Amino acid sequence: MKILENLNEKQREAVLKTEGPVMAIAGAGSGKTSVLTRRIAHLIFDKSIPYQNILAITFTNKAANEMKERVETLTGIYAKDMWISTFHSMCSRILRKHIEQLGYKKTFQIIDDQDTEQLIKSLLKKNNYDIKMFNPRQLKSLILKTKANPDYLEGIEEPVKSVVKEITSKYTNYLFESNLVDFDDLLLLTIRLFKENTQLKKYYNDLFKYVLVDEFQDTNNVQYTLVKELVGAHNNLFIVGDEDQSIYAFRGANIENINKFKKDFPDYHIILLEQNYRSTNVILQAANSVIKNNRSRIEKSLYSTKKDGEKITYYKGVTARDEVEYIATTIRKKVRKGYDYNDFAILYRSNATSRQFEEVFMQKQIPYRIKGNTSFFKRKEIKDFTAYLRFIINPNDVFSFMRIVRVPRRGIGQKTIEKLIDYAAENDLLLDEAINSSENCLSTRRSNKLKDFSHLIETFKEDLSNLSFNEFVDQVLDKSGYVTMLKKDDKGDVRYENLMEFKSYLAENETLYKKLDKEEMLVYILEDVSLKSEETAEDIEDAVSLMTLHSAKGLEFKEVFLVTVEMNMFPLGRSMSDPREIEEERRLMYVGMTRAKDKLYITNANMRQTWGETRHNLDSPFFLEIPKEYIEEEGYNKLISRSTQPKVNANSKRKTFLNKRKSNLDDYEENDLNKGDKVSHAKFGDGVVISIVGDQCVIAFKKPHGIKKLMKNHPSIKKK
DNA sequence: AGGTCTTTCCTTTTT
DNA sequence: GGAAAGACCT
Repeated sequence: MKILENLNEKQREAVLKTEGPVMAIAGAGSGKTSVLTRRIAHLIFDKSIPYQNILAITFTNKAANEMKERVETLTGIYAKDMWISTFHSMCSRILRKHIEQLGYKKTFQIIDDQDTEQLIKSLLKKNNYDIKMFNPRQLKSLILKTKANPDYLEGIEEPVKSVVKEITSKYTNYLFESNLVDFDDLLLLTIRLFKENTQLKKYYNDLFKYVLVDEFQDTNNVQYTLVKELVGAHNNLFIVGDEDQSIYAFRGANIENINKFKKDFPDYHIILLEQNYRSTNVILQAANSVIKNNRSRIEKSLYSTKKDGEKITYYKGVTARDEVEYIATTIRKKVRKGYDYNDFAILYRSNATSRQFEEVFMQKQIPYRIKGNTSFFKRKEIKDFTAYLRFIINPNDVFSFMRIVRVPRRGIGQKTIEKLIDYAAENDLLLDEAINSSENCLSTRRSNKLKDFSHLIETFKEDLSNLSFNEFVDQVLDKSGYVTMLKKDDKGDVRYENLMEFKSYLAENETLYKKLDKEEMLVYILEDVSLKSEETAEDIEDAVSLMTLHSAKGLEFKEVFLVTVEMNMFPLGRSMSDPREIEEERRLMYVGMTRAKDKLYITNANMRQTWGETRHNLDSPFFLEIPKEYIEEEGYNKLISRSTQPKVNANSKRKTFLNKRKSNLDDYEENDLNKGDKVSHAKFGDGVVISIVGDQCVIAFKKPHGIKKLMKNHPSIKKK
């Protein structure tokens, strides 16, 4: 039978054990997606379960799409009809049907994180809070946590506590009044729906006879609650996870959920998938030796059936530019030897790194694709335009109104808007009502400007039902004056092109949803736009992939470049004072390394510009945790170790410095340092040794020094 | 109101 | 170094 073909014993077990709670611990590259998709196929074909009764939840759209595709090939069922989706789009799908029960309108719109922050900021200002004192970004995180769990408030200290309390309630009301939901609301409202309507809950419990959750280690508390609500009395819950790949703690992912699962589903069955099919032995061993430095983990023994393979190449560039050029040249060379550009991926810690690669690759004409970065749908012009669309659908969407009423400028300013909003609030009017009677609070001239704007939107509404999307978009852009505005903007050309791309995106969807009326159609499309932040970038067939480590999860490439592997970049500077964050960064390193099938490169640079300042970062402690036997060095480090005589001349200061370090080392007395030892340092004071690798050690000093990587035998370190 | 000059903050990571 | 918010001018 095709479904079980090429599976090992454990994988087979994970596919066949369909009844009751099952937890599969799936190490990197252990064929997790295969197991998930084949399990679905097995349920459908061998167990004759109608596909509607299966719910598969993933975290990212990418994962959902991949699963859909693979299930489609395996079963021949049109995956669009199946419940294979992210947490958020699943909830959105449920809410579109039932949200009216909670007092929202069916046409609710989803606002993204940026919008949330923006909104919180304006609420703070409006309530006369100094945003220097109450940082909107920090407040946002507190407010969202409080919204998800009101108990959270108790842990906050005054005076922040009362601000959070006040703004949380204002924020929630604002969203409700404007018929908006944020990402968390999608989950929270779904849970509320199930709690308030047991019949509905029962309906979904009966519908979803089999529930599968991918990347379980990344679930947060709300998601866990939702999963529990979704699983009915049948208890057919299958979770797949790997705590070594938990990289979303920053947004509330809670590894503890694995233990909660054990408690809540005591008769669970556990399956360990430890055989790695992806990487060479060298890569896997190296990755294991990094991840084993994490304390909070269950020991796993991943093994590879592949050969040892090539050593990991380490390249230290003289500058960041040099690092990038080395990679470009290496890829070039290999492509000439017959590799495809598709074989390569460049993984970085933060999005900002991509820019340098873009520059060099463009110049050297190396085709590349960037995942993420400023997602197409988050660009200013696209957000402006979607705000127009949202306001056309919902004339009481204050948030969208505020975004577009002055873009382009039309004689309505900040003060006018404030007066209007206040007037609406005082008299308990909806936005459109307030505009219609705005002569009561504003001069006739201003009031007329507002009414003109309102009429403009009215005409758009008519255009929407009468015209094709192609014509409609042109009308909106033209009559709103947006095109004229772009003509004066130096980036106007690019922005216009993006809008045209968005136009064809809409037109494509016009055929997809042709059963619906135009407004409904738009509601669905806008939902897609909010949830699937995917780049609609033209698919270049053969290109190098550039992406963050986070978005690389779940993917694999023949050859992987892990770049900027140096202190402050990876691990990020700010994470270094918290051991839990260090561990998360280390897991990120582990995820990155295990993306590579055949060959791994680790690169960094001796000197790089950050915020317009030149900085020298030391090697990342994670790199130092890889045993030397797995590494071969290239770049100037290699040259240094070869040169026997230190030469002093103008352009070899660096070499000299390193050589000096090396030679001085011989004179030092050996410090017998071990992990956990308390030490004192001549300059940094007291500290604790976090790890020792080779002749270097990582020590955590008291604030403000933080974590430093130092030569183990340096005379300024004294063991206590 | 709106344009221009100046200052500030910044970089995690995603739905 | 660069985007975005704020200050200042017309």
